Amino acid sequence: MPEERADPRQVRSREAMVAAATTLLTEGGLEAVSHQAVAARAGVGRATVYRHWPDLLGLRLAALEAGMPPLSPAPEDVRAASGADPRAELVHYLRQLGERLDDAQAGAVLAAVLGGAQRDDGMQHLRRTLLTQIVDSLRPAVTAAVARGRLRDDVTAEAFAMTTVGPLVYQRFLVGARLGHDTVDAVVDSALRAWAP
Amino acid sequence: MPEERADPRQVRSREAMVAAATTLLTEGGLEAVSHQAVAARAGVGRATVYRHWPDLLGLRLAALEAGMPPLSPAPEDVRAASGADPRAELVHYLRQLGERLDDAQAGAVLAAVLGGAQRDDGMQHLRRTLLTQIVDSLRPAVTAAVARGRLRDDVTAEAFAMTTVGPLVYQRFLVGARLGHDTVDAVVDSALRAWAP
DNA sequence: TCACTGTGAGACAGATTGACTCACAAATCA
DNA sequence: TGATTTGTGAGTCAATCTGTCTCACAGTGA
Repeated sequence: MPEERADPRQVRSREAMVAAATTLLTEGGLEAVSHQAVAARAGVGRATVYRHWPDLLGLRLAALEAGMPPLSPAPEDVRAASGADPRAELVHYLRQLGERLDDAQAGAVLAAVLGGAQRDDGMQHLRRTLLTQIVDSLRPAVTAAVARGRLRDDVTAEAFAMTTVGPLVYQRFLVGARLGHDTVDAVVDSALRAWAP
Repeated sequence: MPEERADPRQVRSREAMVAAATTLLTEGGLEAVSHQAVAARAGVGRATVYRHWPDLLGLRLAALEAGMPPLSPAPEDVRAASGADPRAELVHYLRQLGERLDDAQAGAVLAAVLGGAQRDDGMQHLRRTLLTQIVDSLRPAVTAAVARGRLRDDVTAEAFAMTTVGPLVYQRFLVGARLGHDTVDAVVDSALRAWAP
């Protein structure tokens, strides 16, 4: 990767614009993110926003990406204990995901992706990235659970994600409920029963 | 309900507008549904669209509602056999729901609801309607399955919907996969295992 | 036949969009 | 330090979209 020297002014205004864009996204959904609104909110000239993101989609994708940082890995002790108790690591990731879905900003991102990813190429890519992120977070724990005999040995991380993340998304975006730890734990246990050897 | 006499001209243009609106929704998502676009597509004056739906939300809700008719009940023989084999009725409804989600028009409706139901009151209501529709379709079959001893007796239609509809929505809108009968059947079986007595 | 009413076409102001200038100040480099 | 480069903010402009209004007309029901 070639060393890109960035003008501090560029960096400064870009950061202000991205922050403004994610705020707008959280407050009013994807439609609220426009060059004009971002410029006003970031205290920046309208032309500057156009200079950084000539097309609206790019601007919105920047807001979406900034609003959904990757999940953090489980703490060392949980991962270490994973051989003895694979459930704990699964619960860790899915509770974290649950909190994310409950969070207004990340919730708005996922809602936008769910709603808009069929027609748009950039959105498609973001959807794929998000999905990979989630499934890969779960993969080690699923593998450990299979090795430990808690899950059937033909269970993939993809299948397990479907039976856990699916219900969480349903509960959050269709039922409109908040995702407490009890809900998440129940979903994990239900999935463990469904895929028990 | 008082007998409303409707001017045939009203009925005609209303039908044309609703049809145009759902087409636009399918083709370009909720954002593509505007008074102007509907007027042009329906071959109708712009003022006419405003006359029927003074605000944009109402117009879009009309498009959404028209694009998502209720699920049809299981055929008589499936329902009759439900005592002996509750799984068949569950499969019937969820296959139907799967086909709906695969369908571009209904898929666009659900995607819009998933993506936009947090901020908007009208959307909230539509989301609730949709949810009730889905859960109530499943309820008799779930009750039958509980009675027949195929499901734990504390399983509600709501909980069962979460573990079946959730994965289908996930598979369709996050993974981006089409929902074949095999996928749906696998989801049903997985849910039956998860909630087995 | 005749009054009524929903309609299509168009005019209109206001807002938004995207492209374009231009002076200025911050950043870079000698 | 001082000269030059370059990103920026403010503004202009045409094109488009939105929401409201008027008006002639034709389909409707009596």
